[in-house]
Amino acid sequence: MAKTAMRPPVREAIVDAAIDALARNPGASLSAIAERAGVGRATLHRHFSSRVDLLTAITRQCMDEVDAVVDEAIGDARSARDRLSRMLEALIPLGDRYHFLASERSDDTGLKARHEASLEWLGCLVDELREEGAIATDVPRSWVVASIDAQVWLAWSQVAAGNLARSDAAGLALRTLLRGMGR
Amino acid sequence: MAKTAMRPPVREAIVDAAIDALARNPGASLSAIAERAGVGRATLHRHFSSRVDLLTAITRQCMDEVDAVVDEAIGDARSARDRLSRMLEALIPLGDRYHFLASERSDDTGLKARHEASLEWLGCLVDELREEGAIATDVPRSWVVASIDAQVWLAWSQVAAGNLARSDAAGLALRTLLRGMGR
DNA sequence: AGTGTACGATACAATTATGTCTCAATCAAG
DNA sequence: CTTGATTGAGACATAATTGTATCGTACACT
Repeated sequence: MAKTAMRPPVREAIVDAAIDALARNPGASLSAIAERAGVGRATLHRHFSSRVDLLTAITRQCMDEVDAVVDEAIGDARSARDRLSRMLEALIPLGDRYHFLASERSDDTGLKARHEASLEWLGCLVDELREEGAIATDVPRSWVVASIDAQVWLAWSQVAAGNLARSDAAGLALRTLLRGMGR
Repeated sequence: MAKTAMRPPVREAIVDAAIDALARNPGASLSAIAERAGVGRATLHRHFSSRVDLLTAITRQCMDEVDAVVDEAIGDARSARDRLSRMLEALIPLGDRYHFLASERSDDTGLKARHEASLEWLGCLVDELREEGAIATDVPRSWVVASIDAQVWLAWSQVAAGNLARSDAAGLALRTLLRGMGR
């Protein structure tokens, strides 16, 4: 098997545990994260030299996952409305990671720039939605962008809380957005 | 002047600084809070014996303010739709404090119960909105409640970021809610 | 069996946050 | 002016977090 594809499952466990723990408590200690991952604290330090190293690594990975999933989802969408729909469908299951990106403002300039670029991309999608007549022109662009962010997290948390079927989540979010801010 | 009404402005400054600092960073140190309040760390400890004491005091005060503002705002509203509208109008300026309540889950059982009661009250408002036909019946109650919460924070943060005029915020939030989840 | 890698456990030092205390300065009221 | 209360600055002890190093063990691969 290819060695490059052979990433230790420990690293993944730590990342998952960290996202989970930090979502509940942004100040979660490394001990708590390691324990949740079922791993010794020393092992955590073997994979991530410091706390900021862990944070930036997670942020980068979440960005990678989100970008990949969204790119793949909207590949063959014709309209902007279609892109929004597919994006929501693909993004909501990653709600916890998406939310992590929003709540974690890293000091790393590269990551900050990348996050800005993502928001700008979303803004462009909103512009296209307006041109299609799917979003009213008297609703501020930043309001729509922030609303989409909020809906992704909202839908995910409702699914996670058991208040909503996973299959209904994206449709509900899409409806709330398009009808709420449509013209 | 009445001594009971004569609360030291220092306490208020600390509370404001703490809400502000904790909104940016939930793990903000007491030193940082005291500095932001323009007060020595010892003085902070004179007013709030410990960190949890500060947190619970702030939580309680925010609840008091929110309850008072909402109660006063919806006093003479006839319809549930009217109550929602006035509630948003009154609540959005308190967005930072409202958000503090949502993000801070105190261990104090009394405060937890009070928060639960507030959410339940909001749920009842949603029920009435449905009876009036303002909200579709196929949208889960918890989704509507969470959306209202999200809209308050969203509107406040957009105003705070300068992306939205304060006078437009409540209307936009109301529109997004009623059209987004209306029938 | 031998080897090397990754791991858990533990100890350790450095840093930081927290809570308590003291002392001198300031300020308002009498 | 005197008095009392409040404050800021700082010392101090304690606890928690963090990063590093060490040691013995388990496991996979040869």
